[in-house]
Amino acid sequence: MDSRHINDGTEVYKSKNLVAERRRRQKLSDRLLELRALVPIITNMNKATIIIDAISYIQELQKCVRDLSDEIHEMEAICEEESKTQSEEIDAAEEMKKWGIETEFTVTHIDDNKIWMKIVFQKKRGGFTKLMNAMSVLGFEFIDTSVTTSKGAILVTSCLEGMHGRMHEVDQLRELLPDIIRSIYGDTDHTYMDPSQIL
Amino acid sequence: MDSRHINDGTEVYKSKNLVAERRRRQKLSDRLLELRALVPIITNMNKATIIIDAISYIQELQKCVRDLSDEIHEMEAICEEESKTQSEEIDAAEEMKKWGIETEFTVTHIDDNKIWMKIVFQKKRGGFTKLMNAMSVLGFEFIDTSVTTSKGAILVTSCLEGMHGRMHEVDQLRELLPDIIRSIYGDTDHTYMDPSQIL
DNA sequence: GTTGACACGTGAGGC
DNA sequence: TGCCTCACGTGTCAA
Repeated sequence: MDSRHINDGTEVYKSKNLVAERRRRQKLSDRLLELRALVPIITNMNKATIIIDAISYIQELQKCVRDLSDEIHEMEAICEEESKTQSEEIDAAEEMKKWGIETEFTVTHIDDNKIWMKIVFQKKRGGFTKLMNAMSVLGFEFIDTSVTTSKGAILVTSCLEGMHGRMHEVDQLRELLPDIIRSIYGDTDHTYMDPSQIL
Repeated sequence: MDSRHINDGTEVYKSKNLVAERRRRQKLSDRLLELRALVPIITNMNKATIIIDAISYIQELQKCVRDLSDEIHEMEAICEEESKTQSEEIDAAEEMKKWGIETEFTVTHIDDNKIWMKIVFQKKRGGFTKLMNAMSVLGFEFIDTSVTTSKGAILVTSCLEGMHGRMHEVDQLRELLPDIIRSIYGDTDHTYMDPSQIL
């Protein structure tokens, strides 16, 4: 108790801005608490320490933003190739359309264990390999194959030999070829499955 | 001048804590200035305003980090396919090694305007297309081609017909084939260049 | 007993 | 003038 207290308990202050100053102090303390609430790692509850922690946190965030930004730029550079591949495919599709080339295929018997096949489909990287893989799984072996790419399309004429006595399944091959060709453009990397699991 | 001043000008303070308190206050002010230096947008120089600005800046940074993080995850999902392709190539290389298959090629004449060629190289998506493209630019046309993929390798046996009277350049083809095969695994997407620009 | 941190009331100065 | 911000010295409490 000091001199500002009068006998009746009423408090007397020299300055009228006392309450205002109180409010100001409390406001600043509240802001500091808000700041502390945002910072995850707190070493101390000190006012100064809160600010220090906030500073190091901001620096950490800034570094994080820089790193992530760099990483994104790096990834963009890496994904550039893929976009090239995509634009390549778009170009192929447009060129095929321009020249009026349609996806098509023909399958005919040559003799009991050989068939002749012609396929025209849109050029795509790895497309021929996928086709070979699918045919191989279906039980056919490429004997003579001619491959030509032109105007965004791939033309495959091939003489196939059936294995496992599957040569009577040429009609099934005709039904499956659209799926095989479609699977070439699928986004998944799965190899073509054994037909026994499809049929 | 208040009561703490004595006639001789010496200052007398009740508390020894005074200098320590001065240091503490200055330290806090310094930290606040540091904080202000880190925050790009400053609305006011007020102590409270500095903290408010820092708060909103931290929130902005946090949001930025979240957004960048999301973007990276999105990109990672997109680039997943490419990593699959890469692992596919690694698998192919390992399998070739496991089976002791070496990259090799043979080129021989058949007659005046036909050559026979055998190439074994590591399986890669689009590799055969690149090979075809390179051979086409070099002035050769695929007549009969057999392609087989097995144990991570691609075996291409092919009968080629020379165009533009280039059939006397078979020796040059032998010299160029290593470069062609190497260009299949290059990271660039350029089509194989005309040999007149190489030789 | 000493040290550090804090809130308080107060006067100075700016707009 | 009044309002707002600041730095100051001080008392107090805890480690």
